[in-house]
Amino acid sequence: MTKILIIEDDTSIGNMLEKLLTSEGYETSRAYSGTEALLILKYEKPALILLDLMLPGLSGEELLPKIKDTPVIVMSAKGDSATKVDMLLGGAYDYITKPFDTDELLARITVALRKHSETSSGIIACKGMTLDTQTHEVTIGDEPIKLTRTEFAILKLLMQNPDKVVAKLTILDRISEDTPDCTESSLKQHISNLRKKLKAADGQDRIEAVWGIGFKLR
Amino acid sequence: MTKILIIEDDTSIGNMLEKLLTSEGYETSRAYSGTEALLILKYEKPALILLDLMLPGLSGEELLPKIKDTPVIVMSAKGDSATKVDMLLGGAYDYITKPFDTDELLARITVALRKHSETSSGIIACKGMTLDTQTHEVTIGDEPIKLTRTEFAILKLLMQNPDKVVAKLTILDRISEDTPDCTESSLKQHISNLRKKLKAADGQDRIEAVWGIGFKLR
DNA sequence: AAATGATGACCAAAATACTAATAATAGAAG
DNA sequence: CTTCTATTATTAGTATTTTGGTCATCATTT
Repeated sequence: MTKILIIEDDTSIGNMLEKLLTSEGYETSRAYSGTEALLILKYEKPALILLDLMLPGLSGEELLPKIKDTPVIVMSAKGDSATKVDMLLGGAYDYITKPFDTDELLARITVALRKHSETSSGIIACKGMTLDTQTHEVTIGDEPIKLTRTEFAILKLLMQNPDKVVAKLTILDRISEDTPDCTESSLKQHISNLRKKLKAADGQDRIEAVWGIGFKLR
Repeated sequence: MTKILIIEDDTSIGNMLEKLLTSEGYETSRAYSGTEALLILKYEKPALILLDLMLPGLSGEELLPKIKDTPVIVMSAKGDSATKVDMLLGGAYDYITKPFDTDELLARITVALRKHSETSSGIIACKGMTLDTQTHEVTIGDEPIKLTRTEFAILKLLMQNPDKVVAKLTILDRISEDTPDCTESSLKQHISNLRKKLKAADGQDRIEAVWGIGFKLR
């Protein structure tokens, strides 16, 4: 699910935003100060940030340059063009003046997320492996590995949930786009083949079977 | 020099914009109606478009969907959110309400150009080949190569994503402007022809098929 | 007439699904 | 605690389907 970080010290506005965004199907996080936002960003990777400028601790102006690789929409009551220009040239994706129309905000959020997903890489890395959803390349250590479409889809799912058990039915459901009529028995084969290829690369068996449930990456 | 197309029927506003932009070092073109804009876009490839909504001939709302691969900043006196939302979700890069502050406009232009130039430029060079999107010329080594329209579109797409797999469906979608009814089976014919021409130039097979996904340049 | 694009037939290669045989595991019974 | 059984997991081998590449042909455009 797409997560949006709301950096806003005014509780009522923040609550309104949170309600709006969750009703639109986004997941939300909250930060009430600039310093808190920095802390959150260390552990969470939101897809988008809504940033209020007047913040306790660290102001939005100071916070913006510290945010990398995440599109930021600045929301502020400051309508003066000097601030707008500073923020836009300083790396903000967009600037919207309070009070704003909720539909417009949602539209700008949609656009920002779309543009960003076009350019940003879809690389998942864990357990010494990397998987690039764009180029369909997988490396283990530094060895490139060749996977079939189905194997790729399965490994992607496992790497998206490291150390979590992924149910067989979940796997079947998620890869149904790539491999429409994969049954539970043929899934076994794919798992088996995938195991072989991963094992061939560095000798480790990385896919753990959880009896009666599904599989897990370790 | 960076060229900006101003689509605006109000001469005084247009003149003001032209003056502003040229003083900032941009090159400008003018269109006074939607239909004129379409005509101009056939022969010129501006880096950015400033689009007024209320136009004679073809309105800005009708024009927007016809513009591809060029960022559009909509300028309008219509401040209502419905229009804004439509334009933004309809592919506009940004929306700015008249009367606007010139500094803010310049800032938004800078941002739009910066974001866009990250993804596209006139000449693409990789793997010892060059491809000029303006003149439709392709060289391999220093040999010029003759490509058909479709082959050019395909190679362009591949060169924009070097070492990345480009899905067959993506290719079909992207070249649909040049070649509207290209199917998956005729695509492989084009790939085959393209391969031949590239191979004839330096003996290398540069297009790699990625099974079940698409093609990749190497 | 020449160039370009689309299409169907064909074969080869790859991926996937199926079947059967074997090994591993959990739970129950003794 | 051991043994047994039913269930599930793994592996191997085979059959089927899908996909890729090429050729020949036809329609369309220039």
